[in-house]
Amino acid sequence: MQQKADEIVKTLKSKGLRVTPQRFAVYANLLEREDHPTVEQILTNLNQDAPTSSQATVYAALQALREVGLVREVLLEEGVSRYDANVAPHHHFRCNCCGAIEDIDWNTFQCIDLSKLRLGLKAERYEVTVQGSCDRCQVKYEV
Amino acid sequence: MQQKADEIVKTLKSKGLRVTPQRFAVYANLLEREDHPTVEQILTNLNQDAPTSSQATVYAALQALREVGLVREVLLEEGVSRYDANVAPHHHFRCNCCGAIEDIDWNTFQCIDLSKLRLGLKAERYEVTVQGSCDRCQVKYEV
DNA sequence: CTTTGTGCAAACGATTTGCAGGATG
DNA sequence: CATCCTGCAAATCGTTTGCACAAAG
Repeated sequence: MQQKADEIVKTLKSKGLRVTPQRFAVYANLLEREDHPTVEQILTNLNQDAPTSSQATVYAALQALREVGLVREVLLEEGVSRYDANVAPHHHFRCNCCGAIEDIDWNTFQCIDLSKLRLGLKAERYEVTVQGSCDRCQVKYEV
Repeated sequence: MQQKADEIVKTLKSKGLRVTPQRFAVYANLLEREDHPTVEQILTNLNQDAPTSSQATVYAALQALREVGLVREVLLEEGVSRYDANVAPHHHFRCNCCGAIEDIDWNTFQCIDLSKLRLGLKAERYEVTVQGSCDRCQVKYEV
């Protein structure tokens, strides 16, 4: 645990970010969960025992983390942004029923051929978004 | 032109929607453009000569059109929703420089094998989002 | 004539911003 | 000790809502 904390500090410093308790907490929280939380969810999680960060600070921390490439914003839902500390390229699955978001391994889809794009467009990255229903929600339907 | 208008009226009626000038205008506008406009852009476009629709009405019209499946909401950008009258499945290209959005033909990417998804997830649809720079923005860089 | 849509303005919710004090390197 | 961060509250922006009036079928 301590080692992990040290690693986080090292990572933040290596990106030129000042290490504050709030920034640390936001990043650590994002690293240990994989559900692409919203700002509100992060905030609730961080302050559940004792108040540690204010809303504006979480926004600021996320922006800083995003600028140095440690965190990505994920747009899969109207109204709210979600955040992801998994910066490696990957795809997303979204449950249309409960809204849950899950990562899909990058290698799951192999055959996307960007050279087929219209001449003139220069692709830099891509991502597949799959929508459907997750285990839990399929069960719901069957009851 | 008249024929096109008749078709739009027929389409709206066939979906059980009352045909109002505002609804007609919103849908016709979406049909004739392919840039996935925001509400603000639609509004500006509709009211450029004379005021025809209010903001709340455009929102209401879009919601009605969405409910009957004539229009889709497109989420590719923070903060704003964009709308698309192309309901057939297709992919999207987004220019990271100017924000332009362009459709990519569904057949461009053939090999996505949804059976490779984790057991338990039931896929209903998917879509590929490509990011990069468009013709115009590449030129900009070269100058 | 009944139902539904429109337009205005107020309400809302997520995100941003200004600024005074506080912590970081 | 200079710089940058935090926290609060006010401000902003896209979107939604309540309601009186108007239009559609």
